[in-house]
Amino acid sequence: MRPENESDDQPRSFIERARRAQIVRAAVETIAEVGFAKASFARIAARAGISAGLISYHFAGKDELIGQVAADIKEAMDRAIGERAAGAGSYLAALRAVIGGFVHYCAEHRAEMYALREIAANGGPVEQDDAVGQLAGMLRDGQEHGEFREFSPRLMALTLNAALEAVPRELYSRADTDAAAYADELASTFERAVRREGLRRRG
Amino acid sequence: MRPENESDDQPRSFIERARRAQIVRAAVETIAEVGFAKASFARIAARAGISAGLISYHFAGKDELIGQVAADIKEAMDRAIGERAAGAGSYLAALRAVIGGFVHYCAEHRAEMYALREIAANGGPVEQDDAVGQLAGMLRDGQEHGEFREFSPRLMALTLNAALEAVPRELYSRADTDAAAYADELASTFERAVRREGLRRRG
DNA sequence: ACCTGAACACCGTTCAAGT
DNA sequence: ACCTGAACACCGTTCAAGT
Repeated sequence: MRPENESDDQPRSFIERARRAQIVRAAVETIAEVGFAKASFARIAARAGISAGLISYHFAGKDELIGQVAADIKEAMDRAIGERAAGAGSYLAALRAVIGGFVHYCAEHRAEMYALREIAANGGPVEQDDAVGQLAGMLRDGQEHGEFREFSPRLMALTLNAALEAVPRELYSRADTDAAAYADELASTFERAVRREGLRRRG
Repeated sequence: MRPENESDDQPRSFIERARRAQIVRAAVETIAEVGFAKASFARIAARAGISAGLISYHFAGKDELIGQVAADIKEAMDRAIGERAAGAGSYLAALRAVIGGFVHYCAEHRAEMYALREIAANGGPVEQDDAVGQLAGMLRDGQEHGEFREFSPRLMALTLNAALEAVPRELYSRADTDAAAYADELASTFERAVRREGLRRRG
């Protein structure tokens, strides 16, 4: 009744990949325009110029479609932030690069991040554990290299991730919020939280 | 067609208040039991032993009902945490009391906090600005009394609030998470983020 | 294989009708 | 004033039928 490909039987056909990409694109635009609550299959299909039933044919359910939308947006964001953090000369600099990169990416990609937040704020399957795990790994490495004090990497990563997730809402709801200042405040907050004491003082 | 009382015309009648309370109670239990997505008016009404239409009669819409559910839960939580923080002898102690109080309240009121998180995670109108504003006020007071360093009280409050909101999920999804340790880690993290430097060292 | 459009079971809300 | 139950417009999903 519906193609359950990818990690199943055959790879997806060309037309299937094209349709899925088209539907995902229409979904992003629809969510960004009318919000998650009103982004029904009927609206998404109308925007894409297809029948609503076709979405169910290509996706196992609404969860899979929304999950794909979220995954696409996050993949682009992770790549952009990763590039910024790649050249950091220390774990402290890497932490600052991740925080600053995230805030600036939010400021520069409002539609996507707004859609992502709409999804996360409406029970979408955003699976934050990847992000938390990556942050925890970076923090643990920084500890082992002696840059960071002792703390639970997982709980600190969880706290940092939560702080980052709060950024888009504040950035978009308050027009006067200065992205650079927000990034500096956040970076300073977590620098103080993770660094060893008495090393040096700045800011 | 429906009573639009409270801050409108007459006060609510006794029977109206009783019905509203009964419906809110049934909604909390239903959300905690089957999750937000499946907590329909039909299910809530069935649990309360009334018709679904009666909910629409007493509440302007689903948003008002869910908002009332969230408000009731948060009011009880705020009172409990406020009691713990009332006796603090310093702003740093008050900060620690709020963080510790929140974590322990989460650990001790799983059903309510689970329902609240379900609501917040599904686009419910949880209005976090009250909490953020209160935290910001406390932080600002601590700055004016010279206990805290200079930072943006609003952005720090936003960051702290986000960190607190991440607590229930972690606490409930990982059975081995130690609430007391989580509270200590969080308190230590934010203590380091807000305090002046070089005053003293602990932990 | 790919797609449509009607049918289905559900949802929140409205409303005539009862008391 | 308070409440029911049918009707309504919507939703995501299914499925027979077309190509």
